[in-house]
Amino acid sequence: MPPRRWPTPMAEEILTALDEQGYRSTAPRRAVAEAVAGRQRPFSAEELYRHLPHLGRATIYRTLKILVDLEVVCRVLLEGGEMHYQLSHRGHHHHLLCVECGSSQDLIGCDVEEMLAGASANHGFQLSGHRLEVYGRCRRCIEKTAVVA
Amino acid sequence: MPPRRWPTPMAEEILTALDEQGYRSTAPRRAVAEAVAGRQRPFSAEELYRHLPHLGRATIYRTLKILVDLEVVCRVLLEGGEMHYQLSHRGHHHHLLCVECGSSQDLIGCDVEEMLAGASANHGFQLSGHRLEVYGRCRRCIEKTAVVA
DNA sequence: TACCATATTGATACTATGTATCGGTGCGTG
DNA sequence: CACGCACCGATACATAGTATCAATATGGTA
Repeated sequence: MPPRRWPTPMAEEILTALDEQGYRSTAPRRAVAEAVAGRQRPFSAEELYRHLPHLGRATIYRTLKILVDLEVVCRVLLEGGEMHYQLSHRGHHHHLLCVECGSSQDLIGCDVEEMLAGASANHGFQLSGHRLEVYGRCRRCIEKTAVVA
Repeated sequence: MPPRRWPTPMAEEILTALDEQGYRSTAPRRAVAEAVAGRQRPFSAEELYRHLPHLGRATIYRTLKILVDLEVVCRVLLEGGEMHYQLSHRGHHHHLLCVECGSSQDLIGCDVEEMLAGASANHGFQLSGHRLEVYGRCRRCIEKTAVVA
């Protein structure tokens, strides 16, 4: 196992992003940055709270909101309607959400925007934004079942 | 003003759909059917509750859930994340939601499914569903501003 | 380095959106 | 007519998020 850097490179990026926008570097924010950077799957705000019980609940939500505004974290809407959060890389993008294992991967090679622009123009509709979530089973979960069967 | 039929034709359709699935016709359900049929814009469950205060809150939610299952009503996710409900016609479809007046129109001529199928296949992802909401300004709101300017 | 204005925090309370439970009611059927 | 089960409303509970506000920690500056 390779030695663990501390703070994590990814967490550091988050803190830098905060700093660049004039947000102060505080212990709670560092803790949230570490936690967010360390998670592989989308997580709910309450989950994050349970992982960081020494922080106030309001602080969790506040910090997540800031990170979402900075586009460091993105919101992910699960099939059941639960809102989850996740590290974000690209600016605007969409997710392939595995309903079995809960993993998420970025959807590339799908030009929804263009299509929407055309379709909405036909309705005399002035597009300002959209939200798209895609649900299904990821490759790994498909293979897992295949082996069993 | 033309004479008002009672129950409303649309409400009757809803009640028929319920009946066909073996659900009983009860006063609360008739009230919800009327209310849902009479609304032009997406509405929240709580709004509906406020309009029908003589019904229990749980009944409102329960009935809405049944109607969504029957695809008589569809769920609409607003930009801010609030869940609204609305009469549904087509099976699976999407909405153009006006962020100004709150109106909703069905999006036609947009083949997202096909595009998603291709893109997700490239990820080895087995598609099972998706959710798409489109936000912007409807024709009427655009024209309203144009006149003012 | 000490000070200070203020950004931030955490406790608490409140709203919104649902779901689970449960005793009571009344519909439909036999 | 009577019995069972669907349904109802009240209530409590769970999740998700925002508002308030007094106490505190930060970062810039004297």
